[in-house]
Amino acid sequence: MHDVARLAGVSQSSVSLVLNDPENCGIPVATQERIHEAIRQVGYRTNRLARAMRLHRTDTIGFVSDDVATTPFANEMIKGAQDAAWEAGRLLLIVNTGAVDHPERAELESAAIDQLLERQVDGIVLAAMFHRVLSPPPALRETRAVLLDARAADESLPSVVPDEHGAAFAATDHLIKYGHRRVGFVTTDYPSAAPPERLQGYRDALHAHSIAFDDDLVAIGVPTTSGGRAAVGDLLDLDDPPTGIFCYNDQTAMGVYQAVRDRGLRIPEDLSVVGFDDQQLIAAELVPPLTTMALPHYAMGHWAVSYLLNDHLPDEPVQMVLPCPLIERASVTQRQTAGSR
Amino acid sequence: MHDVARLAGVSQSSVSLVLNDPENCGIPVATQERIHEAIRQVGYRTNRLARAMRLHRTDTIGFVSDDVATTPFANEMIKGAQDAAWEAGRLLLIVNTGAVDHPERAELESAAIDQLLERQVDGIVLAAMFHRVLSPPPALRETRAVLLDARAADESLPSVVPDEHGAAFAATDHLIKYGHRRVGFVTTDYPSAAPPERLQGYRDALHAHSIAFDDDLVAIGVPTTSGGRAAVGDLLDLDDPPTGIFCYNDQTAMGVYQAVRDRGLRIPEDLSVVGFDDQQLIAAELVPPLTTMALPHYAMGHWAVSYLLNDHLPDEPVQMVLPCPLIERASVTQRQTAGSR
DNA sequence: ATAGCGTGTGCAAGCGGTTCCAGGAACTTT
DNA sequence: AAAGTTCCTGGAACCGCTTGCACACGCTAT
Repeated sequence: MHDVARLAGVSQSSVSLVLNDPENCGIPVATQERIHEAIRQVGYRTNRLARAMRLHRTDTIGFVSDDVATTPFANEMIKGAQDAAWEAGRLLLIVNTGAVDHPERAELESAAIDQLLERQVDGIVLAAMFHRVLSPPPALRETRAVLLDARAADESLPSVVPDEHGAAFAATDHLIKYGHRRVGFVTTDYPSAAPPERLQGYRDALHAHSIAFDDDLVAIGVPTTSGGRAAVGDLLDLDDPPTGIFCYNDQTAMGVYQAVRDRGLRIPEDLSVVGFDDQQLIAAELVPPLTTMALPHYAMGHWAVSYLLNDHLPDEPVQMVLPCPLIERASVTQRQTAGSR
Repeated sequence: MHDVARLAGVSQSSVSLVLNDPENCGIPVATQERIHEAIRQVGYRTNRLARAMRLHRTDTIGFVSDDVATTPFANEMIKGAQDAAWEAGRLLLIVNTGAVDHPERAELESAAIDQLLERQVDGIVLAAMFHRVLSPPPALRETRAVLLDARAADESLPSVVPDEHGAAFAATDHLIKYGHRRVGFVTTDYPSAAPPERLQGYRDALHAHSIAFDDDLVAIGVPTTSGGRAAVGDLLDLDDPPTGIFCYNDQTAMGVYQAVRDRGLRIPEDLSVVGFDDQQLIAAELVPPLTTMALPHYAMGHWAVSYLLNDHLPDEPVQMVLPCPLIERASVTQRQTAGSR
């Protein structure tokens, strides 16, 4: 900066002034141009470290996530967060703490937060790859923080999560509106906030249409393709099998597709299917393409960072719930009545 | 730090010494303990900004990628890079510049690099989501840089890419070793470094087994499920159709599965299939599970950062090529001879 | 007793910016 | 012509840390 100043024949502080507030710094335009020319010649680039030190602001947001690798959702969340950051001139410092069930995850998470704090980030996003309820690490209190796809048990931190209940309600409702009265739910008991909330949404939709809840129509399995394939068998073998099935996720739905094919049945003619997650590689590419509920990962990531960047945070940490859009494709059709067969 | 010093009854510089080199700083153990106790009481945490400023080293690596969102590969690359960084006490500053075909991608990329440079990163990884040959943005020369899943046309920058040729050779060779003499290749003409290299690998494997290259056995399409499904039709309709097919990627292979099913054929009995990418959600879950070539995304990400962290960079920028392991599953079997039918 | 030595500690200069404040130059006003 | 403004510019403190250097201390050797 001194070099630039010397070359432009001004003081170093003038250069700084021009760079930060060209309008009101009261430096004549001619001088400003000289300064900019000098900057170009020297190839000067401001050192944000020094700037941050003076300003107590790094324009950098920390992003801690539990496991980036095993899920395609991470992309969307990171992208949403990164876009929001970029729009506001911020950058994302990302740390990955490893799988949820990693033995040292808690320590890793603390260490990651420490690292971010030492680097003076302006805020931290703590992201879970699967909707969870957790007790936030204490160090988070030392800065602004927001939970992404997770909630604090005591709601002491702002958070953003998908509307699991509403999505399950919408999916079930969608099937019912297509004439299905026997609607199955292939779900899981994995430790996440999602399964119970979705089950409730499913039940509430049934109730809204005055359909009695039937325990036999709920199958529990591992939330994978093979898990779904296995679990749906019980439903398909029922004397009075469902004509529509709502699946915990798209992989499960893919398993349902396989099971249906094995039995020589067709989708959607014999069975309508709704998935969950809208995983592009699966949902859009199955035959027939899968109708599914999209998780708002991008929107959640974006919201989380935008919230952190708010000048004035509300007193109460807001607990944001984002809707999951229904993506209609071709796996749901009108129930075939006995007469139409 | 002053507070800590005061509380421990020493000078601020002693605190710094203890923190940085407890062994050789020549401060008695008793004093060191007093200092650590004071640190704990004050809740002191070192400010890396100030440290970085003094040391001209931020312990932060920049990671610029073209499009994190649309590909599941990004995860693995980022995870590999982040793991390598974390092991060495570094953090990753990630910027996403948007899809390869984004109109303003070049500017975005430059802006991203500028941002990272202003933040004084110790090095930059420029990552492509699809293997590309590119001309690196000039600003990259201002720091250490390495190309990930991309090469500089003039090899002026170090790079790490997958061994496309070797992988295609191995895949084709694998099919031939299972008795297949008519081996098809469903590929694409998308602008990437991969298709031509893979085609060459395919041809070389044929040649190694003295099988003449047959243009009719190469089908070109969009590298998606529907694209593969469409493209493979030409091959299947041949008078002398292939008994084994090597696919450009797993999605293409999924399309092949669909086409085969449409024709009432079976995999692997009627057609052996090898994919590419080892996308977990697809390859492992198809019926039968898909034999495929795995792209070493994690390893590439890890290598890129490790290389940047080398104390002494070699004079010639190294052009690293990493092997793609063959993942054997159940989509390849011995060719059914006429006699065995 | 004085010089010489090793040891432990503190002073202070910078790293590269931002910004408050004072002061000089040019221009009005009386 | 002198005083008062306004406008622009530069000096300097500070952000929190690292580290070379010097100093003070207690000790041994002459």
